[in-house]
Amino acid sequence: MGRIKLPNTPSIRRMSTYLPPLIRMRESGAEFASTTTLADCMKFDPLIVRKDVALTGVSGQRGVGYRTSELIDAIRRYLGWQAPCPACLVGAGSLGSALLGYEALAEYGIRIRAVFDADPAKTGTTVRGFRVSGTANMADEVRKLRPELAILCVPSGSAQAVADVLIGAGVRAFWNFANVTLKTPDDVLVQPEAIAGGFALLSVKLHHGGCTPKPW
Amino acid sequence: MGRIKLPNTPSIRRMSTYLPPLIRMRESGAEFASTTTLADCMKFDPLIVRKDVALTGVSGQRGVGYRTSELIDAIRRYLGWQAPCPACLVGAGSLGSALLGYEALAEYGIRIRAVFDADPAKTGTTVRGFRVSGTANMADEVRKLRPELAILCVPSGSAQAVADVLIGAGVRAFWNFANVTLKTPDDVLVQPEAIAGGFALLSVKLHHGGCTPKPW
DNA sequence: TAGATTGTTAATCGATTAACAATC
DNA sequence: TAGATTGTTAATCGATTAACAATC
Repeated sequence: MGRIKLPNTPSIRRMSTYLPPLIRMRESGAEFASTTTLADCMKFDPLIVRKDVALTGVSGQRGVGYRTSELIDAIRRYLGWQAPCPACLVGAGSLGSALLGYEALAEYGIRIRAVFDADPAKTGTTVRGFRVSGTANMADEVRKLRPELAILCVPSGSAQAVADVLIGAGVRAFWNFANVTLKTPDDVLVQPEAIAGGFALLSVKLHHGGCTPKPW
Repeated sequence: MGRIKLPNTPSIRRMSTYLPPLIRMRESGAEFASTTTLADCMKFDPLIVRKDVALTGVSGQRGVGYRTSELIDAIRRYLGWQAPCPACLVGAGSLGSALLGYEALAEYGIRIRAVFDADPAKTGTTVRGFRVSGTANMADEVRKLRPELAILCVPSGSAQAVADVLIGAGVRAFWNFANVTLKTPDDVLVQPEAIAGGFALLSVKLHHGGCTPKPW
């Protein structure tokens, strides 16, 4: 097994999309998976899949492919998804609820340890099996739980205030679904999730025709 | 005003994120917006914003910036968001509901003309102000409405079947939130929306430290 | 052996970064 | 004029594509 090579934004994005088909392959009993078959079910160029897979450092068998389980593990390791990542989610509206119900979150290693919502009517209720807490003593609870990650599903208008509280309570990484750029100290990681971006790509393809930029 | 230059995947993704701050600037009465101030509130390198803005062909005033409204229009035109895009949404679960409630959809030009859901219990109900129809005669309704776009928020397991029906009914563009790669004819556009990709970037930054791939 | 696939190295292409002139 | 910013052209860097050897 070769050395893990380091990132490369488009590769990382693509890499995460290889897992669902690979897991399906393993479930259907395929011991080996080749980059050609994987490329085929992703509709990617096989070359690009081969290069991506090479980044993880996994080694395969020429003429056969990679052991499906080994490949899955290698990708998970590359993405840092092998160890559980304790997280909290703020904002139990429809987006928050959709994420909580998204079984794949667990596959990414995300373990939701607390769910908060500012709406007092929601406090104490259960969303997708998770108990919702109010935001009043969010800081204290977070200080106790020490989540590695906070998932922000709050309205854009309150995102900064919520982030400030969480940063004060020690959170150092955010997955931000609100449509604002957060002002944060340098040691805080923020991953903005702009769903509009995907639609923008589609829209450009639709309107300017001819040219076809790639999805990553 | 220069000529519109054509795409470039990372630019398109970033471009769509410039609109919210620009709209806020206009709302707060700023007649001009410069690429430096825009870069500032996006936390992007000013050079990258300048290059992106140049792609739209808009022209500014040296020493001052761009007329906020003109810049907004130029970006919308570049992304194909100036004309309304009639769309239907399939799958009124929590993710579908989140999208229907996302006011920004209208800003992107998306006009939801119909919402479908396979669950008979949902037929006839209203989600975020949209009446939900059953999927039984989806094909007929879609043939009448002729949407340019279908937004798929159905479970991965049913995505292909739903897409097949819609393609049969004439739909040629999909925004696919299901975690499967759709098999479609060559003249059909599919934009996969893999939210895992964003988390993968964050996760790699968290675990492999040091290196910091960019969000786009 | 023939076919398929991995693994590695080089070539090309495109995106980002840098430098600088022009002008409000 | 000085400061800020646009606009344009060149340099660098990184990602994708291509070519080919190695081997199951």
